[in-house]
Amino acid sequence: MDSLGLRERKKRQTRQALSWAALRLAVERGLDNVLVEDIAAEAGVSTRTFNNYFSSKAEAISSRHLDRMRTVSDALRARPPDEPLWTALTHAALAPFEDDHPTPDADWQAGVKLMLSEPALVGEFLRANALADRELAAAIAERTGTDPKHDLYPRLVAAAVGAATNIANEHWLNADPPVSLTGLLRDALQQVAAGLPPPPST
Amino acid sequence: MDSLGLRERKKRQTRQALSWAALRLAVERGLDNVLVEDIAAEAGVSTRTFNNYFSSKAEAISSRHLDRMRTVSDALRARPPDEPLWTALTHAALAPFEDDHPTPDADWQAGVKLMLSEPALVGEFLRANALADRELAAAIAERTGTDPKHDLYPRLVAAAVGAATNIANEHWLNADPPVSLTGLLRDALQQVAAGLPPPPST
DNA sequence: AAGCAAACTTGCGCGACGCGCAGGTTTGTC
DNA sequence: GACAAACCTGCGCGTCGCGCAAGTTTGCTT
Repeated sequence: MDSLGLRERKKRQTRQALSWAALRLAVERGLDNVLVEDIAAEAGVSTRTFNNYFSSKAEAISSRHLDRMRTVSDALRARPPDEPLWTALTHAALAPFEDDHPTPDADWQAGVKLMLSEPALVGEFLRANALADRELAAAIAERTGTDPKHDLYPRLVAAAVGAATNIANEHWLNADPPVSLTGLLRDALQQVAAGLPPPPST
Repeated sequence: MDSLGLRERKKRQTRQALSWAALRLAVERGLDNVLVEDIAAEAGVSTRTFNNYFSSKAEAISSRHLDRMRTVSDALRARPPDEPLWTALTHAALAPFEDDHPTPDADWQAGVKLMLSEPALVGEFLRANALADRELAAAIAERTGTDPKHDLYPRLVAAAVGAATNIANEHWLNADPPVSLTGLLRDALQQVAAGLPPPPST
């Protein structure tokens, strides 16, 4: 019944342990006070093995964020095919923020906050988002019968959804009287789908 | 008549020389065959001084791209204030591709191609784009009388324009029968301003 | 015109990193 | 049960980023 052999399972396990340890340690002590050695020790492997999985601390940390962002593409594919695209996209975009995830939202958000504040992590954070955007574009292409190789359309839509997600999220992190994250995201997507007419209806 | 003193001019000059050397050497020998030492030598300064200007090879290379991308914000501010926003944005977005730049377009494009292909550079490339997006958002906020701190709107628009630019550019780089870059960009912006309705009119 | 303070450059040196290599160990298969 | 492939690990080298403490240049003042 195992979809994967012992080998693959152990690999995933080690990878998770490493990225998890990297995130946890960086959040609680600050990135500069965490050595690769510490992360490897936390996961019970050698430093050399760490570098077999990740080529930098930053990549290890962003790995968890990437996993989360990937859920959007999967969620989109899971929506009924006759549903209007932007309705499906809105539901899919909310997927990372629903709380049926192995990693608690609080820890994930702490990670995002960390990556936005530490300059050394920003690049990797953006890389993860760019990768997730590409995968989302593929899912959108499937659904709309377009081809990312020849049409700008799927990539534009994916980028728009990705940007809306990040902007809503960042706005939420900085909101002084707290606001609803999902509300912000819905609003952002609605503006995008309306062609971003100036000025905002506010 | 100098808007800047000797000091500042020399600094800019050194900075340009360094980023230029970094780009040129990386393009012609491949990133891995370029040492910080080589770049510094090319610019006639010490390796230590290189690190006073840039904290990595990648940042030095992306610096030129960032300069180009900044022109969009300036171009937007230069448009007549009564012009419709998306018209002004379209003109502004085309600014980096007009050929009245100190750096020839061919070299700039070679740099972009390099940054997209070398994994170690992608992060810095995206960082530059993100920074340019933020500045563009500020310019959009001014023009529309909105506030990036409270409204999602300016950031969404800036992100959409940035994404359209990158996607059009990347598409253009990979197009087998060559197509018009400005045509692609206009098309992309038009789709965005139309709310990205599915499927594309093609 | 001269001299002083601030800013910039530079050499030195250290801790950390990324990765190739070679050998030992575990996993999957026949 | 044994063989091959995949994986983990210790070692070591070249590079990197940066703090520090001179030395040098720039710009302002009087």
